[in-house]
Amino acid sequence: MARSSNRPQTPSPAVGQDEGRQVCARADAPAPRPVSLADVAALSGVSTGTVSRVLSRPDMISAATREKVLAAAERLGYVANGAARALALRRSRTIGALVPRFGGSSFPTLVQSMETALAAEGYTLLLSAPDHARAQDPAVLRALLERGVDAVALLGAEQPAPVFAMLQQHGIPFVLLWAMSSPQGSCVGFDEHQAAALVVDHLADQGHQCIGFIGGQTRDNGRARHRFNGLVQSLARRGLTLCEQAHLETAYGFANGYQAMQAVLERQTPITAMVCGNDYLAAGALSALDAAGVEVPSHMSVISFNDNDFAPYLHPPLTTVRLPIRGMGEAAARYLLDCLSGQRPVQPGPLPMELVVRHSTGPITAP
Amino acid sequence: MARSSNRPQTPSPAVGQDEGRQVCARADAPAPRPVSLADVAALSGVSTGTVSRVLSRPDMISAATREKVLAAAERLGYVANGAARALALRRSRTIGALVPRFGGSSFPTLVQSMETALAAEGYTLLLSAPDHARAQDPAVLRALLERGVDAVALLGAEQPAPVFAMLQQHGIPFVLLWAMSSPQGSCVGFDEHQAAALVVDHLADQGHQCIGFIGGQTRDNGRARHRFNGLVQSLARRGLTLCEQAHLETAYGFANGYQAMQAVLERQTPITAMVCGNDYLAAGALSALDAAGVEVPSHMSVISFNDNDFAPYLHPPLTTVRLPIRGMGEAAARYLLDCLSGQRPVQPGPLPMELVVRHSTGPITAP
DNA sequence: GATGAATGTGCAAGCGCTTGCATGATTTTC
DNA sequence: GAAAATCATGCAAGCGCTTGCACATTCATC
Repeated sequence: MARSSNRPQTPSPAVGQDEGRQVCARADAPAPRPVSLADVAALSGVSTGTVSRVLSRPDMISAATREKVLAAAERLGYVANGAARALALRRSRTIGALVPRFGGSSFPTLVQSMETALAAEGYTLLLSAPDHARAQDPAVLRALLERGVDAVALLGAEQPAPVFAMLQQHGIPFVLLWAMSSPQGSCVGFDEHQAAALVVDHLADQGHQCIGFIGGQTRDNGRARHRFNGLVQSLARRGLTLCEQAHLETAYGFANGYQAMQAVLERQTPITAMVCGNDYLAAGALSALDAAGVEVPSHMSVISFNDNDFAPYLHPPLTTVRLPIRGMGEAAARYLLDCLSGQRPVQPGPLPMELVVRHSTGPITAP
Repeated sequence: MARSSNRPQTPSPAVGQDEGRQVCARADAPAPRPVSLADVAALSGVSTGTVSRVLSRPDMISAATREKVLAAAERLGYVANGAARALALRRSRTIGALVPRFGGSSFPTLVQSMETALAAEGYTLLLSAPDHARAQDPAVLRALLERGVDAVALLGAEQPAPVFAMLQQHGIPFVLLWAMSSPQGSCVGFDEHQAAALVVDHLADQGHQCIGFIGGQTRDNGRARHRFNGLVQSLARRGLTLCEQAHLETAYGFANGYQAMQAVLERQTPITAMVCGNDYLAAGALSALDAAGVEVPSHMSVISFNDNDFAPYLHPPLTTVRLPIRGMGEAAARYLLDCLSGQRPVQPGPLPMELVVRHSTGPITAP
């Protein structure tokens, strides 16, 4: 190995115990050149090609050499250089996730479930969670592409046009999360109409006729829009309409739910049930009702969507539609993995959901 | 450019509008070779070196050439190949985060705040969120290192020895989140004793003397252990001890809080206040108290740590110590960025916290 | 109008890994 | 026992980008 001889320092497999606490890799310390394939090859007396094959296609190599090489790799603490591998292989075993800022939402669960499913196949998630301002910026996707992601999962069907253009130009598989259909690509999601129907049927079956809705902003949020549309249609199917006086749009979040509910109460509407766009809004709404002394569910039923982990611990425990959050993460992971493994991927149909009836809804009571 | 002439296809900058919906990049389609530096160089009539410099050190290049090159890059939709860049530069502008599975916890917020701070500096987060079984597996870190992360943030001071060994061998800066001090490296965290003192003082000031604790498993969770120790010491400082009958350890989570509280109630202990290891446990406990008809806070005060977003919406709104979750994410990001930019990084001191008094605690009432 | 400095660009050698092809070693087959 | 088939390994050419160095310009200086 000519190469290893003109290298100044042999990397030491032993980790310095004697240096005491190393606060941070310092620029002035002679950075120990990381162990490379060539080092392993030199130590085991074979070529780099052989080492590479031992690591990626072990059965091509005789058992004897394999052992030798593995021992050397182990001894040197060899860790492959992914950049080099990615460059040669033109794939990085890395998947990009483009999910709006996720403080206080179900997106962490979604991301977590994707990560778990991907990790099982040796893929790692590159996470991009832009805040509202950056969310529509194609540069965010570009940053992911520059990192060489093999595939991308995006939240929501509504992406700026350049996003789809870039994905297509790069020929990168992608999937749209929390979306049912898009002319642009495959989706993984659930049927908002079905979710709305579960809610409406539940309320209608209990005799509610005058129903309000506190939902997300439909203008810049396709998911909120679908939810609203689904609700309106489901109500119509049961011969009902939304009580317009008790219909508000607001940003998601506990505090907004509180305020919205408060506003509705002030209007003295005749509603007996309030549908909330998600559990955060519902939790806020419940809190506002509590503060106003309105009893739930005897005077007002509250129902929402998601079944976040805190839903059973609200007061009263919240009736809500359990949306397939983890399911979406797993389905998206599977879809993308199929794309990458060359299998013809099948876009999963709408994922199942169920109504979880707790104590925030009940039959209408005499006023 | 000899090179570009022996390449079969000139990549087309125009994105095919006519192909209709492309569900997934197909293996059988002749994958359009992505646009490379060489393509940009060819189109603008300069060398690849010049293009590279335009992109990374624009002021080295005359305005005229720069414009020309940028126009060509734009026209071709050039996106740099991060693998090649990382290989040449030996850095990836990618940071690894190693955080235990984060369904239902404050870790998403932590990760989010780190991601935001890093993205502002052009770094991207590689997320690894192993479940309990994989959490101690050095292979998880190895996967991150193989991806060529420039630095790593790990949750908790307690990592298996090989983890530190690998980090040190690679000379990779790292920081331990949610930890105050470690012989192994720098930490970003807050003072558990101070948190405990806030809780204990609040309770003691209201006359509580008989206090219980539902905490996390101290055996395999250093954070839970610190919290417990802090509590015991703070109690001692006020001349109090934990009511052993009302001390339980359990995994974190709403349901476990519920069960633990239920178990404590069955034991008929004389406690007037219950400290919970975090808001999830507290929410469960509140729910159990509600179910058992125990009034909070008149018959039992409940207090905990974190101030999760749902805390104000529990019944009653939860008194809790607001921990500096976002602050940790930001501080960790800053610390690592400093390491990477060659500045002497300063390990931040304990981050500030505050007690948020809501309605789940109150003065002791006649039994 | 030479000389030197300053500036802008090209050249080419890597960065560490993979892999098609060639080669040499070993086994099988008639 | 020679030819053929099989197997294990080495060789070396990339993958796309960066950058030190060399070389051309251009411009100021005497």
